[in-house]
Amino acid sequence: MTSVNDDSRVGAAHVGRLLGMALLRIRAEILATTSERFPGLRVSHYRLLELIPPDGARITDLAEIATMTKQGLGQHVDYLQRLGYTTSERLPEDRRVRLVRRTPLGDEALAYSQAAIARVEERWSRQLGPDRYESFRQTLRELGAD
Amino acid sequence: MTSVNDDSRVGAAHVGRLLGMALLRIRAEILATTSERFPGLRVSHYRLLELIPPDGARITDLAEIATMTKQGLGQHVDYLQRLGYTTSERLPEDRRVRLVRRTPLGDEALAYSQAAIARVEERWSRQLGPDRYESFRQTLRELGAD
DNA sequence: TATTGTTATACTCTATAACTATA
DNA sequence: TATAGTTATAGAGTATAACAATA
Repeated sequence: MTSVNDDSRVGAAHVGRLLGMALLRIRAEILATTSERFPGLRVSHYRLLELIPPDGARITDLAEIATMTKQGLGQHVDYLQRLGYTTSERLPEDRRVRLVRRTPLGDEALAYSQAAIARVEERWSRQLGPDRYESFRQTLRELGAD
Repeated sequence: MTSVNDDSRVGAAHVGRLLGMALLRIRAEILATTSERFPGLRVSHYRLLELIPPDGARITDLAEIATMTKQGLGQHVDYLQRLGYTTSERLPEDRRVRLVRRTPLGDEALAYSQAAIARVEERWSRQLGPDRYESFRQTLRELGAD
């Protein structure tokens, strides 16, 4: 009775579980290589830092890009701003709007997380060979765009 | 300023985002095809139903298989039991142990979610062709086992 | 003493509803 | 009135700590 289902083996796992395991690895790699240098930043914050263009963006636009509510996104922005990773200012021509920008510290944190992702991509590319890895990425792109 | 980063395009998305998008599709497909028939069951519950072998399992073992704490897993088991998808009984030979089993309703719900996953797999297999799809699955297996 | 499972509590992520300030 | 953003609240998922019952 303490045995597990056959499906719990990696070989028989369904595609949802396989995708989930791969995703967990990336998240773990990001945190492992950033958490000491940028304590308090979590994966969700790196995702938001990635979405901010160099000249800044409005909360409403970021929320749409992130497919989140502006309330939820605003909470992350407040958090990042408190820690010094973003700044924001009201637009003079429309003072309802808050333009959010990364600080230099935010740029640095983003570069770190992108380097972590790049390391995973390089490891996977070495493991599979560049052709198979590029083919894997291409498949993911097609499945995401269907 | 309302433009988005280049990386927000699917084509340039990093592998973490690509994996996340594919995973969201599967989760949405499971819920879309089960929520009417099994209201109250969420994706996390289907995952747990999958892990229970036909002859039952202990909470501690399920927690290990699921890589969750036994507290967290026990909460899901309580929920499923309240809705009639699982039952449990203390073992006579060790009354600390609760043996968790799926009910016939739990079997039915599990079959439904597995059918939903199978439909995604078939759709993806048609979309990519069976060879490319099997190669994609094989790559995911290798990345999950590294 | 060690193990199984529970209770209490908290954190993360995200959502909905109601609101304020500005246009 | 409409829009940008905020405040308040809640639910989903999961974690840690302290505990009770049993071995």
